[in-house]
Amino acid sequence: MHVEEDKPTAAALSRRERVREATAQEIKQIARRHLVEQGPPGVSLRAIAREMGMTAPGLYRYFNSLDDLLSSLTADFFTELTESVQAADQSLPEDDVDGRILASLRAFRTWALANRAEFALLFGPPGPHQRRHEGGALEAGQRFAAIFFALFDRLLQERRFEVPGDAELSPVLCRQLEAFAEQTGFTTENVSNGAMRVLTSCWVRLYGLVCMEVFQHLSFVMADMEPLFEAELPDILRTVGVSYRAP
Amino acid sequence: MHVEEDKPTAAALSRRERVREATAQEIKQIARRHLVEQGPPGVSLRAIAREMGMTAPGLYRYFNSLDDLLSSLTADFFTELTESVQAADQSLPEDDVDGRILASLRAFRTWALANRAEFALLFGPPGPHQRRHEGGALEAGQRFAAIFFALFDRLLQERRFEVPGDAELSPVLCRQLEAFAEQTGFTTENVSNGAMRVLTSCWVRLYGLVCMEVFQHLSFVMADMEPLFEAELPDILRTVGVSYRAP
DNA sequence: GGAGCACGGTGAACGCTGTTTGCTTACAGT
DNA sequence: ACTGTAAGCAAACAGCGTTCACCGTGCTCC
Repeated sequence: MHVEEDKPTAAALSRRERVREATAQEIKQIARRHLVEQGPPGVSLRAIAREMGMTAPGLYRYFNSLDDLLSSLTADFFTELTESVQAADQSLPEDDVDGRILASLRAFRTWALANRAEFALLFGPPGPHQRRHEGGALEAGQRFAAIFFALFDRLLQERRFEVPGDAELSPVLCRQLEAFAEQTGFTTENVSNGAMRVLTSCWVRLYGLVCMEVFQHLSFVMADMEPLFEAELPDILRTVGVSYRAP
Repeated sequence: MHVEEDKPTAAALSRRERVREATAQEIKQIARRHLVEQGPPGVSLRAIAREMGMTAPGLYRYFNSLDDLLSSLTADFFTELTESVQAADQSLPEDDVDGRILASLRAFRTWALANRAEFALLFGPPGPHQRRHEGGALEAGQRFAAIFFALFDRLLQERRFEVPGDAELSPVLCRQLEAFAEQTGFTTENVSNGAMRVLTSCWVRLYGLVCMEVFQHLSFVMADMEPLFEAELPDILRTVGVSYRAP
């Protein structure tokens, strides 16, 4: 047996930091399992510690509180969702914008359905851990939004659809849209109020569709929501000049 | 002092039943206050009992469990929301269908914003009390849906918009829509699959719009969502042949 | 190589939670 | 007036998040 030398992987991390990171990951992994198995209130520090052969106070060396753990999880979920959508996006050739958008939207729904509890944490009502936009969760959320911004920007450049002029928009709405564009880094030169209006409209429809399915509000009345989703897609995409293709 | 005789009010209820009902109402009222002040996890039997000058086990004479209490609350909220929307509906003359629909949709949003926590309970993710469709909550939810069904039915009779034929719908979607219509009491004669398709589309958009606002998912990027709501309304209503009017 | 220190982890404790069980008390109906 | 029923309570069990004092190991620095 030879003594293991410092591996180039995890370059600047000492051994101590590595094992620390490992247990932190184990905590989050177990927490996630409890989350999907028993819902958000089912995540308990004591249960996690028990399963790890530890005691609850020990976990406080890794997270400042239970809310802190959940915040960290939401950040992870955002990046996981982002990667999932991005993978779908990049699975198609660069110039197939229509296909990439379609794949991205479907990937969003697919991830949400495969990870209901996680989705609820990300897009559900702001629970008592309302400070969900903390500890990287906000940045992760912004990176997620950036995907759709990029795709939408491409559509804008290609002039795929008719952008409503400011005259068609109420002044109050314009102010809100300007704030929106400013907050998201868009300059008023790059993108018009009308463009932001169309983007939000699309996003709201997609969000409502997926939320309704994940939260199962039509479940007693409609078993399979996929046909509805696929039927709504062309309607949504048409407003941004994207052509629909069957899955 | 004369002995109080049986009052005609609360006809068939004995005195005992009346006071019982009163305390049950008091419990729910306090629970609701805790709900709006501290969110769903902030509702605790012990805290409620404490505030009432009781002990926690006493509450079990009125509700079988905490979940039971919450279920009962959701039922109440559904009927309250229903009454709120119905009041808006009936505040306009019978034949002003457009105005009534517009008022109903706005009332839905208004109630949701004025009762965020309650709305989250009704339309948010199914928590561990996933059996929210119990104890009258289901019926109350159906009564709520019935309002929109009635309004929509009127639009259908007036042939306000072009109903897509089955040929334009995928077969799988048709099956789901048929199940939908059947579950909701519509007969296939009264309403076509295309009609159900349009209805669900509208509902999903409204739902997404209000959910996004109540759950504050654009709050960091858009302070006031009302202009967006008012901007989306005409787009939604146009698909069912209803004309928009400014509020 | 030995001293010191930071870190990971433990046990006990506080105060909170839902829920069950047995008991007492007060009221309603006959 | 008597009796049965229902309301409410005290105690207890099990679990929770969180804090505190403490201990041992492993790393670092001299």
